[in-house]
Amino acid sequence: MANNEELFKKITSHAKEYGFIFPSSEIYDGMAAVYDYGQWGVELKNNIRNYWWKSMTQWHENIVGIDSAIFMHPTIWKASGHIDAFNDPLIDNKDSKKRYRADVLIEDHISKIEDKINKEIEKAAKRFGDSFDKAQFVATNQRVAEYTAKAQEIQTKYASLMQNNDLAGIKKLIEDLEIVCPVSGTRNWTDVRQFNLMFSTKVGSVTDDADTIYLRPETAQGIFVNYLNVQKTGRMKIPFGIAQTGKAFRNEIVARQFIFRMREFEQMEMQFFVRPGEELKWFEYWKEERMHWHLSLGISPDKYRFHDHEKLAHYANAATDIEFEFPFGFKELEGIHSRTDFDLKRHQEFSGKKLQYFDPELNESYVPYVIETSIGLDRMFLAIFSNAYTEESLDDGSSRVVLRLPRMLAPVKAAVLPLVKKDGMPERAREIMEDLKYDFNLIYEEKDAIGKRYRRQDAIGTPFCITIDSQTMADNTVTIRERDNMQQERISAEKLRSYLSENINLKKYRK
RNA sequence: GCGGAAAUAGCUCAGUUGGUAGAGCGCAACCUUGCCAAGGUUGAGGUCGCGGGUCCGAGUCCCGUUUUCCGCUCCA
Repeated sequence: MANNEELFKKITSHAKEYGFIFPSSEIYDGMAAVYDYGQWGVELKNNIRNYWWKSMTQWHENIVGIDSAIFMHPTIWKASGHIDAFNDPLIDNKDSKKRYRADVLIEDHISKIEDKINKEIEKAAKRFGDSFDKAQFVATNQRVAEYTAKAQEIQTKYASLMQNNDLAGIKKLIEDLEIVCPVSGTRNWTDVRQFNLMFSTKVGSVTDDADTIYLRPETAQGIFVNYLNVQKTGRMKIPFGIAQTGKAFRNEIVARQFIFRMREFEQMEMQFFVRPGEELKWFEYWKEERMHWHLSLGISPDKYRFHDHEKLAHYANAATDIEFEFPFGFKELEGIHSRTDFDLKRHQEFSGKKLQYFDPELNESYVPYVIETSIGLDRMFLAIFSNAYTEESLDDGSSRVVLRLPRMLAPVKAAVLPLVKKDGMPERAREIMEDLKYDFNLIYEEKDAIGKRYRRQDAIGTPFCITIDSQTMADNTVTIRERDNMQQERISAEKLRSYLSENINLKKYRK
């Protein structure tokens, strides 16, 4: 673990040193958990986004994209459930100064009661041995009945308090249940306060008239509210999908681990609309499809795993995460959720507009079910970047740091390097640049020894280095060096364009 | 949010019992060499994270604060 911490530190400092990611507002001491993408970071990020976008829209006839605004009608967040679900009631213990979610304290209390029930069952099981009938015991035992009733009573009361947003009532419930702080062991609690994970701001310049609106905490709702627009104008037939990338904002209590959890982040989401009853089939389809997309980038399959949700969100009837092994362990990279018809139904209810689809094959109208794939672009960046970071010892005893980025995603595709700064080599190199720069992102460098220039390109992950030497001047051939194996081959300068396209474009992706 | 640690040049760090900053690498220009970071010359860069306090004098001692890392907590 200590080694991984070291590695993660090296990765983050490499990201800063080589112009991939900078702390936000750094000259003003920075902003916690906010980061800016630098000159190479933005290229890599754009390339990841483009690859996702193409694989969704261009490679699927039945998926189209949109770009909805960050500002949206406030009622959308009531309909989506975010105003309720994104509100955590927090309470502090005055002695230990620890902060807890009030709902978690109460749930823990309930599960302690459930533990007692289980203990009774275990005891009885030991007593009766083989003849023990668990169902019958639970149904008839008086202690179990008491405990069950108690747990249910608390649950009901708590649910109703939450429903009414009765914070004082929740505090009283915690006091009545004699819940103590796990650290200090005391019952010296503060009032319960709401912590809203959505950022809000005001629209309208006159404060009195201004409406509170929220910065979107997910891009998905922009898709749902445009479902009808896209379906009608695009004459989309079910099943079909709508894709979107864009910024989302969550006021996390603790945002940490570099760009893994930020308050401002970018999502790449696709909502796939299907017939009711077929959602689980499509859920499986997208599970496989999305994992396939990840593996198409050539990263080892051991780095990925599915993590199925046992506790489902209020809107879902199936959910899984694709987890990636970051230097700090396996963590969620992408979520695939079967969201049922929850969102469209709620928007139908809150907006009063019918959000349905007439299915000519079934000759009936219905609210479509939805499969969502939702991936964090910044997390994907971190996955790709940390996986690519490699320190190598070479045969000659020296070492190098190389970013083994998938070639297609590399910020710079090739460096054009005159071997020496004389004999017309820089001029010839410039001509090659001019010829190729409209097709590929290239870099030109003539300073320092050639070996040093190669290493600099390795550090930002440039897959190819094209070197112009004295032989180029004689027969118009150049050497082309590959980043990972450092091997060179000599090809005609005229073949550079086709060489680069063949070796940089992704060909492995298959259905 | 709580607790611990850290903050000196772009990076890695040194800086003696307090006496107004150094090294290596890197960077820039020029010269030389020329296929895997190591030649030469010259040069740019720091009010020592920020704000107070003690002192004749603070990078160094004290307090506060910001940021980062670690642990806890949190993470539909």
